[in-house]
Amino acid sequence: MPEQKTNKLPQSFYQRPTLEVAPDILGKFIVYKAPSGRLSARIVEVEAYIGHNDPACHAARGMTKRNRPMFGPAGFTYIYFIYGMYHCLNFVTEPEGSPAAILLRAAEPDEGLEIMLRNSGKDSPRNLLNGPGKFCRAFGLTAEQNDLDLTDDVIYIEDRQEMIRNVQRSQRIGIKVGQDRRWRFYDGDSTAVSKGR
DNA sequence: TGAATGATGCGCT
DNA sequence: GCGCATCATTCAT
Repeated sequence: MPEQKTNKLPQSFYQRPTLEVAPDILGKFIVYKAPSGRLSARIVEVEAYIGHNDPACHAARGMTKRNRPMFGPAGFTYIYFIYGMYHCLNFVTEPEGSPAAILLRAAEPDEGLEIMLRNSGKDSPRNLLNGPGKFCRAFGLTAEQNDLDLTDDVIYIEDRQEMIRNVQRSQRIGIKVGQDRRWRFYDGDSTAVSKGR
């Protein structure tokens, strides 16, 4: 038997303080077994949204139908619809009852490039996954993949033992409140991070 | 290369 | 009705 080099992250990875999980996710691989085939990408940019005291967090004003997954156990997807045309993928963190999640903002294509290009209507991998809306469009993720268990076999994160040499940190992008918190983490050596404003 | 703007629909007040 | 964890396009420099 060859040595197992890729491992699906367990629930215990997600069920930790969000600001510990967020930088740890960089360099891991998001895998989605789509109906059209297996897709994967190397995560290079994320943002943390944490609970009642974070005004930018969807859960800041209590539980609603939309943000319910954030209040559930760690290790589930939270996908929401925004601006009338885009979806964004989050990973729920912290124990049940502590609403928090990590937004996937950018990644580098790995497996299934042709499917991603087709989903996005592009002919080049340039700027394919460098934004939360663009990532979900390329992966074909919608509300149907909301609240899925990341320890199941449909969508999960793999650890391929890759190190990030240059973890950077900044303000979060695209929000009007909570700018004092520098909860955006990204791979400073990657050219695939989002553009910001 | 950067600023401004329109697209587009749902959840929440 | 309003605002939104976005993006592609347009226009100005």
